[in-house]
Amino acid sequence: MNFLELVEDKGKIIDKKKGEHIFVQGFPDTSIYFIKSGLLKAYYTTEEGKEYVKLFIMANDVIGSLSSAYKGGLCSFSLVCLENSNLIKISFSVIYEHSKTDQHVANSMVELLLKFSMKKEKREFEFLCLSAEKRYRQLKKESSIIIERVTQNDLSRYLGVTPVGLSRIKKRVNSDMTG
Amino acid sequence: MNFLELVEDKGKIIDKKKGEHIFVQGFPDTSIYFIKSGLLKAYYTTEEGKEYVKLFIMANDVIGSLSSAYKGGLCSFSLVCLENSNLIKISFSVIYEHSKTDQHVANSMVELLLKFSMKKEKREFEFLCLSAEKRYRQLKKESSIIIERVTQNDLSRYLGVTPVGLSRIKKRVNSDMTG
DNA sequence: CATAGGTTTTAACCTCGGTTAATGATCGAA
DNA sequence: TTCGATCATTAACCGAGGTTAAAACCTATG
Repeated sequence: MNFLELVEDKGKIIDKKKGEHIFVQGFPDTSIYFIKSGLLKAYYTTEEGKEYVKLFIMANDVIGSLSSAYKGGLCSFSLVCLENSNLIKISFSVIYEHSKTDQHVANSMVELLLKFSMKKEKREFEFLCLSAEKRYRQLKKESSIIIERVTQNDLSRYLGVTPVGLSRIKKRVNSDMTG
Repeated sequence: MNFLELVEDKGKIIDKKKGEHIFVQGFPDTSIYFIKSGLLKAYYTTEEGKEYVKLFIMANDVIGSLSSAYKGGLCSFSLVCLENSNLIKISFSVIYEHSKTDQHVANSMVELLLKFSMKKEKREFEFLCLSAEKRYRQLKKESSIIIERVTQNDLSRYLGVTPVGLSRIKKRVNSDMTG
C-alpha cells in the first residue's frame, strides 16, 4: 500500500469555513491533515495573549502538531482557516504504525520528513541571519502569492514584526527600486 | 540490518582537532556524521562576512548538510570543531538507499527525522516568539552545559545577538534574581 | 445606503540591541 | 614569563522596530 492510498482509505474528508479552527493550542489532536484546497494559518499564542504566525498552509501541504500527534502531549500551536478549506484528516499513529511494517509507507514518510526538515532549516536560517526587512524582501520574491492572500496583520506576525513595523518596512522597500 | 550496524559497518571513524573543519559552506559534502565525543559548531557565513551559529553539536548528535547530502547541492553552512572530536562519517546516500529497501533502516530514519523536526520546531518557536533575553534565560535553564563549554562570542551568535548584546543581557539577567 | 468592525497608515515616543572603540582579562605558544 | 591574540566588558551613539493612539480606509451585513 502506498502513502496516498492509505490516506484516502483511512482518512476523513473535512470541510471548514473561514474562521473555523482545526485544532487549538493547549488541547490534544493526534491527527495530521493533508490540505486539498484553501488557506490556513498555524499560530502560537503567548501567555500575554500575543499571536505569532508559525506558518501559512495551502493546497498540497501537510500539517499537524508533532508535539501532540507524535509525542502524545498537547498541541503547541493552533490551526485556523483563513479561507474555506478542504482537507483530509488522518490519525498520525495509523500512518506511523503502518510505516513500521510497510516499506512504501515508510519511504513516503521519509520523503515527507526530509522535505519538512528542509523547510524548517530555511526558516531557521531566515530568522537567524536576516533582518525583518530582508525576510520581507525574500518572501516577496519567493512567495508573493502568500502576500496577496493574507492580511498585513497576519503577514507581519509571520515575519516576526508588528503590523506597524511591517507597514514601515513596506514603505521603505516599495520606495526603493533596487528590488 | 539495523541503523547502528549500518553506520558501524559502512562508516569511517574520524578524529578531528579543535579548530579543524569537517565541511565548509559553499562546498559539497554528501556525508552525515554521528558524533561520539567532542563539541562542534555549525555556522552560516553571510556575504558581508558575518557569522551566525546554527547549532552546537555534541556526543550522540547527528549532523550533515541536507542541502548538499540530500538535494545534491552545496553545503549551506560550515561545521568546525570547538573541541577535539571523534565522529563516524557515513555517506548519506548509502543510508538513504538502504532505507528504501530495508524496513529497519527506514524506521530508524523516520525516528531520526522526527526528532530532528521537533528540534527545529523548537528553535523556530524561540526565534519567532521570544526576545533575545528570553532565549538566553531558556538556554541557561535547559542547556547550561552549552553555556559552560562555548565562548560568549559563539553563544551570542547562536542566540541571534552580538557579543556586546549578550554581555548586556547577561548583566541584566544575572543581577535579576527571579531566575 | 449606513454603520460597525477590521485593516492599514502615520506620528510620537521609547527600548533593545547594533556598531565602534577602548580597556581589561585570559589563554597559548615560544 | 612574556608577547600576541582572542575574549569579555563597558561606554557612547545610533537605528530598527515596539508601543500607543489617532486617523483613514475597507468591506460586510442589516
